[in-house]
Amino acid sequence: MGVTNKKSKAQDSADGRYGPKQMSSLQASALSINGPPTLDGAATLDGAATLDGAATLDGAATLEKAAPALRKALLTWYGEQGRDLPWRRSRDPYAIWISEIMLQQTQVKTVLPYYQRWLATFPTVADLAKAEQQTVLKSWEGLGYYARARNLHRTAQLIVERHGGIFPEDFDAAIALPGIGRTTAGGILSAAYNLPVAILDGNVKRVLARLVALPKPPAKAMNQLWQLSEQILDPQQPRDFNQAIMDLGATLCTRHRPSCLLCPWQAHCTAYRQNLQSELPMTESRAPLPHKQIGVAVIYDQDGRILIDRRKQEGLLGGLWEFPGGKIEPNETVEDCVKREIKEELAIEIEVNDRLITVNHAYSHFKVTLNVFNCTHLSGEPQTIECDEVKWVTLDEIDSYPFPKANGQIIDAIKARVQQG
DNA sequence: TAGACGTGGTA
DNA sequence: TTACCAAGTCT
Repeated sequence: MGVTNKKSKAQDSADGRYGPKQMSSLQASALSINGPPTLDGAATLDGAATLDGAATLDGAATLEKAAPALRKALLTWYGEQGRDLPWRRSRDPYAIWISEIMLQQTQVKTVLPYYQRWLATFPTVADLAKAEQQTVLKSWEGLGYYARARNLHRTAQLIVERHGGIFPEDFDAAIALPGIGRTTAGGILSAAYNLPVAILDGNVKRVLARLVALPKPPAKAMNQLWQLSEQILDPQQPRDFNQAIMDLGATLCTRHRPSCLLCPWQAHCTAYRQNLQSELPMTESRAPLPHKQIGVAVIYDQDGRILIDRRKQEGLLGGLWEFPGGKIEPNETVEDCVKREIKEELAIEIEVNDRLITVNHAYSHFKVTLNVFNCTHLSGEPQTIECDEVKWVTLDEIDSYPFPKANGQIIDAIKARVQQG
């Protein structure tokens, strides 16, 4: 029963220090004391030139000198204000690894219920390793970035095969595992084994960018930021330090309205000293997201079953199920698109009937409109031309298959329609 | 090295 | 409503 947390003695004593975080509402209004931004155009890369002289804490020597005070202030603050998070109550490398993967580009609040359910479903590495991928993806359904789930599954098998079922303590071995990069490796090794390995997640980037008033977007200064993170890390308490600096970024040194008056690093922060905390870190402007129009078919057979297909492993939503369809070509009606795509991808003939629903959805790098039509199967056995698998399923069975978020609205619409008769 | 890769929250 | 952001990794 690996579900329950096995607490070490060190853990028990440490837990008492983590009080629930209380954010004061005073901080927000206090910030308005700071005058208007002095840095025109600082939010864009082109304004970099106006930041001359901002990098006060530039040299490694300066940081080296300030490091002991910074560490002490941060760890004291963490002891009083650190968040009480379930994975921090564990020293089980497996549980910590799961949390680190789930937390990639995902907020704590979103992860919490998934984390609890996951450990109940897959209590140990061995349980995860021997599970079916479909079960793994179903547990991940809704969290996004599904390569994380596929990599988690594969890595569990590698840990069983190559590491005796125990997450490796060696950095090079850890980073060689699928889905584990430099930051995640550092997060796991420091949290699980208290090893002095630096991290550089979104929180740390923002905190450090402000601490030194980094005159460029973090993406353009990764080497420098990694160097800073390594230099500032407390070699005596790497576990608490890494957790503490992330908490600082997540609760005080936030993107908007940072709570500088409560910050343990206020006295050392170059951005605060120059009143640039609202302008930093710098960001690069992006091009607007492309928008795709998609034709989607909900195909019924004579028995009222519905045709679904499993997407290929690689790429967007890999391994998940979906309703077949494809991109609408220029000068093509949605109905023509649906009929054409189904013939091309599944080699069957269908009749396109009425529109079921229209779903708008935004992915990280493009937007889609799903134009969903009810269809009737006319002839042909579905072939797996553009997918890994096809299946006729009943409405009761459909809930056991992992679907992307945007498909959830389609399933709801099908159910609503069936109930109406 | 920059783009692919999800979803929910927020201003 | 739109745009940006949040405990990144892979190619």
